[in-house]
Amino acid sequence: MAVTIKDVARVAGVSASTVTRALTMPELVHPETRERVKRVAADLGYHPNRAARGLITGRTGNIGLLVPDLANPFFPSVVKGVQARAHEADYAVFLADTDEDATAEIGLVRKLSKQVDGLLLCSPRMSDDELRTIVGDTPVVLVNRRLARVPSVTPELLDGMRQAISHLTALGHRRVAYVAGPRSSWANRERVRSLRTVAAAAGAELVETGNVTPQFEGGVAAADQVLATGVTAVIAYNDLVALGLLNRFTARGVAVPGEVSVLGFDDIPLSAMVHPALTTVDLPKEQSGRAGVDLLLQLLAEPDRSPAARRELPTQLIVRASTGIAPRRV
Amino acid sequence: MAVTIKDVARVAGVSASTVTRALTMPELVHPETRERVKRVAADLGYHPNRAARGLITGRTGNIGLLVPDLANPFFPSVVKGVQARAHEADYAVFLADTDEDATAEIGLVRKLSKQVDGLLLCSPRMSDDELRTIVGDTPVVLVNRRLARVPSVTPELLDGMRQAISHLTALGHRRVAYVAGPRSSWANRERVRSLRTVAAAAGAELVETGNVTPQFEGGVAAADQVLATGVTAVIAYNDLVALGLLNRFTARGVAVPGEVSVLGFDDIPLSAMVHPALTTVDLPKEQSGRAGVDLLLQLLAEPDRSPAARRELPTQLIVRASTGIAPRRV
DNA sequence: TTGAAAGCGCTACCAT
DNA sequence: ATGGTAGCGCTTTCAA
Repeated sequence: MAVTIKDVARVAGVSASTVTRALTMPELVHPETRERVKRVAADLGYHPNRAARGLITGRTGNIGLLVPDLANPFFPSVVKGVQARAHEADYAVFLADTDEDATAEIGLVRKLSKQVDGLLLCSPRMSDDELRTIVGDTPVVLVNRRLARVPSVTPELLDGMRQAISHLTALGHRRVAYVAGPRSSWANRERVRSLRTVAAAAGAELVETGNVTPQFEGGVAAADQVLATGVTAVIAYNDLVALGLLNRFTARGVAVPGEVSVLGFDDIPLSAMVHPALTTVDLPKEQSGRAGVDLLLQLLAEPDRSPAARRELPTQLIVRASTGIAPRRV
Repeated sequence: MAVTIKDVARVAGVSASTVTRALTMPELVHPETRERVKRVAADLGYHPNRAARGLITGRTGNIGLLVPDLANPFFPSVVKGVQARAHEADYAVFLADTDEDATAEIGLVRKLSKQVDGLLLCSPRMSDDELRTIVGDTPVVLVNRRLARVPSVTPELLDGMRQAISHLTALGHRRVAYVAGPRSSWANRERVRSLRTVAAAAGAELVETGNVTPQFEGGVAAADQVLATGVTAVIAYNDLVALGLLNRFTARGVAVPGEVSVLGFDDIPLSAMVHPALTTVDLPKEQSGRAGVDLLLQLLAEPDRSPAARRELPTQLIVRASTGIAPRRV
């Protein structure tokens, strides 16, 4: 059995209460006693049982993190950010991968919510209504999604999209396709919304193709439709989809960027590793994770603040040398 | 406050004990009572507090998972496998990313070990001795590492290496470089060991270059040394390193696979997405995660089985069309 | 400044 | 088949 507070108390010759105090409210105990207790605790390798503590304090010291798909490199980056910040604040992280399944999401939330102080929902796929029911039960912060009166961390998509379209139009592109991600994705809806606004303002014609799974395969699947539209440039829902497009274009002998330019979203690490490198819009990833934890801790500290905190993090177009983007051929 | 067992007991008109029994040992309670209790529990949305339960049963229903770096796509795949299997068995997963830091690893293990039934250490970087101290405290299963008397899941590296070398020698390569990963990595030491054995048997000359970080940057850094050795083929510690090599070779105008062939390890998803695609040795990833959980559950169920269970999972050379491997030029 | 006692939510044991 | 009681490890009164 692990060493408990009683063991420490006995060895240090004090009561359990004093051990607690020495460790969590040091100023309330005599310096001499305090040091002795701390030394004994260290010697014995005592670490308080957080579950037992949680039973009393109502705080578990854990947070839950849900992501749709760890296989999409975007999410591991966010997770790393969450981990880093959480551990700094001495929180441990429950992780669940929902496999892009809104139903699984809800089940996992229920299961996790009992053992955590709060939940970080990253790009949740469930509906607004479903989200609402959860928000009622447990402190929740959204990453990559917004909902009225719920704290959230989101990227400045409108600005990112503006940068993307400016870049393309500066290179002479006038007809641009957008390969959409999952219909249930807020990120996708926001991209579409921003894109329409920005394209209209820039006088570019926007061609929207159907929704695809936000993975490599989605891009592969959409490539031929994109070519059929005769556009000179295509914006993909994310980098994985962009890579899928690239792959299928190459397979069909369509030169990138010679005949068609491809622009991605996310700036996953891999986008700089391929050749040609991907031109893409960098979304904050680690940073979103960290900011999400910050908001959650803040929410836990002062539960009845209003309105809900909302952080928007900047985005940045990344233009790389020898990339999949070129001026429009005349 | 959440609904507790007392609430259910009161509403159902029974004692707390009966509620427990109705829910966890249904056969011990009268069918009528059982149904009533279950209905009330469902109506009230009662879910037992796992922390409180764990206090008594000594079981938390949680497992801890440590990985060195989520940014390496190999690990998210393992994590997905762990998640999937764990949730099937109604376990929740604590995840910690150690950033390739052996010291951080130990700290995180200590912190997590109190709130989990067992630990899955994936490619741990700490020393054998450090590992030993942990194994004494908590049930541990190793993934991608071996240690005497500790259950583990590992890939059949020797066989994978044999496939790799056979492939290269069949294509005429006689001098092959190996770009090593972290010195603290068991996976790296095993690769080296297998490689020496297999290369000797195949009559190939092996040129070992220094250790690099197991990331894209590591490959970039090693590329020039590799070229200086004059080998016609190079095996990288993993796919990320292989991509780094590829990138730097290309930058220096060295044709791949024209002048030098590159072979990776892992078969991360991305290796099929790039162009040229990566020829690589597939290591079981999701499967290792699942197997690791299986072993851990088994260990928890029968703590004093011996000798330690040990599973070796098959590896497979993946040869792709238009890949970074070619016959040796004469 | 310290200790004793109560109790968090739950389950195990001993009654009945 | 069911209830009462004790106790898991810890913190928080309350009293001294």
